[in-house]
This record gives sequence, structure tokens and C-alpha cells, in this order.
Amino acid sequence: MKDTQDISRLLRERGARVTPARLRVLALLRSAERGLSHHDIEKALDDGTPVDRVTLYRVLDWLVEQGLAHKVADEQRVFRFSAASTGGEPHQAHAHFVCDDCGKVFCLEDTPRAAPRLPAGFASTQVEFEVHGHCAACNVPVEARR
Amino acid sequence: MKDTQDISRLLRERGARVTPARLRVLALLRSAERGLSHHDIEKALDDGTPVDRVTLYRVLDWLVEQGLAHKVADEQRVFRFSAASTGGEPHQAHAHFVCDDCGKVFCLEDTPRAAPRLPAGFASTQVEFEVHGHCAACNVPVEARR
DNA sequence: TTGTATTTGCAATTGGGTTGCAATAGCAAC
DNA sequence: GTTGCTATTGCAACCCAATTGCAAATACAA
Repeated sequence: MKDTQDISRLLRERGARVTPARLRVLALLRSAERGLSHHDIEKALDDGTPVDRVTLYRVLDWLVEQGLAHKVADEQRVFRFSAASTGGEPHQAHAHFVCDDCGKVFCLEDTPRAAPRLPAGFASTQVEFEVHGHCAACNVPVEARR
Repeated sequence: MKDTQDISRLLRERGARVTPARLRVLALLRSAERGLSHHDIEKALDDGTPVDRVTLYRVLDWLVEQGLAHKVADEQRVFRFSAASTGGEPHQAHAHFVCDDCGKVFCLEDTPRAAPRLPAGFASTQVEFEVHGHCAACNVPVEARR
């Protein structure tokens, strides 16, 4: 697929080696419409050549370091990763929707602004906006809700 | 102290037993001006009679269940607990400041509003606003920053 | 093709959080 | 004050996401 070329270039631009693990993980993150846990990713890449657990962790952290992905801890205190908006620089004020039923994280486009006033001596570097609730898949009118 | 009376009443109101662990933990949370980790609390209560690790976890979860405290996973995927605003019902839209140096969580008074637009089928129950940066204690002009 | 620094894979470890179960202790009733 | 019952506690063992150390494999520049 053409996206692979795209990704290779992105990696190479950073003076980094283009490895299958990096390509596959980033491609997956980019095609995912929501934040994926380490486990999700491991499962998704299990076809054919599985990726080692540790390698996966390292690739993910590397992607975050490079500003190609970002990382949030969900309610179950599990990290979820998503691709950063194409550019590369770590994305600034971003809004997330966290489903309290399935724990999945979605990125909301429509992002708000302005940090609230901070106490003296505090400095802000990033503002995160998290909306909790039920995602479309879990928002069905059923009583089977945990 | 008078606060203890206050807390005893709060617990009793819930048809729950008033135990030293519950009293001490809730009193501590109420006097703390920021979210505390399990470890913070364990350390803080270590004078005289220490509280068992497991008991502490259970007391904390119970407090959350009762709406007397709330629980957030911080960036290091560690839970932090804070007392709920006196009433008891879990507090609504709240703003947090998270120090990326020391990992501590502070509650910001000046709370913002309005959730962003959500995709169809999504329902929001709570909005969290998280500001990241350096807290007053860590914001000193030094290179000794991890 | 070769040399080498970067990545990978494996095995072992860390650490926050949880579970099972017997011992303890609130507290309501006598 | 004593008794009895149930809610809590404390201990020990366990779970699992994430991390670390190190040797083997490999991307890629020369």
C-alpha cells in the first residue's frame, strides 16, 4: 500500500531505521480510529509474524518520543496509543473521548482552547481535555451496562 | 479535632461502620490540597499505627463507591485519590493540574465549561480538564530536572 | 560485501493493584 | 456489661502491564 511509502519516509526523515515493527505499528495506529492498548496492537499484529511484547513497547515509546504517536493512561490504568495528526510535532491541546464502558479512547477533532488560570509558580506545557461517557457502540439502549 | 465528628457522621449516614482506617484516610484526603497516591497515603499514615496496604486499597475504593472520594489514573498510571467536595455526590466537571515532574495532581478551582461536539451516538457523562506542566515546587529555575 | 551502531528477542524483574480466607472488631440486641 | 452476628481487617499469595539487562540479529552507510 501507498501508506507504507509514506511511513517509511516519515521514519527516515528522523534519521531512524525503517524496521518492519515500526512500519507495521505506525500503519496500524494510523488506520485505527481510536486509541489502542498494547494488547490490542499485539493481537492485531499477530497474523503471520508476531511482534515481541518488549519490542512493541519500545517501538511505541519511540513513536511517542518522535511525536508520531501519543500515549494516555485509560481508566483501567492501561496505556492507549494513537497516531499523532500527520505532521509529527507532538500534538498540542487535544481532546479525547473516553468510553467508560469499553475503555476505548477516541480523538475529538473539535478542540477547545484556553487554559484556566493557574496558581502562582505553576507553568503549563499542555492542556488535555477529556470527555467521559458512552461511545456509539456502547450507547445502545440496553440495561446490560456494567 | 472537630472534623472527626464530621466524618464519623458522614460514614454513619451511609449505614457503614466507623473504623479508624476510614476516619484517618478520609480526614487525610480532606486535608490534602491535591490528589494522593496509595503510596502517599500509606506514608502519611505511617505514624503510630500503620494501615495495611490492602485495607488501604479497600478503604479507598469504598470511599469512591460512596461518592466521598474520587480516583484518577495519573500519567504514570498510578491512581490518585482526593476527597469529594463535601456533599458526597461524585463531583462533576473538575479541572486538574498534573505536574509532569513530580506527578502530583492539584485541583484547580477555576473550572471551565462546555464539552466539545461529539460524534453521533456518543453520550458524555463527565468532562475532565487536565492541564500539564510544572508545579510551583518543581518549577524552580534549575537544570536538575529528571 | 563488510563493519557497526541500532534494534530485536528472550528471560527475569518491578510495582501497583487484587483476591482468598481466617482473625478481629463494630455495633445492635440483650 | 455481655453476647452474637456481620462488616472489616490483615496476611500471604497472586495478577499483569510495563521495564530492564544483555546477547543475537539486522538496517544501512561505506
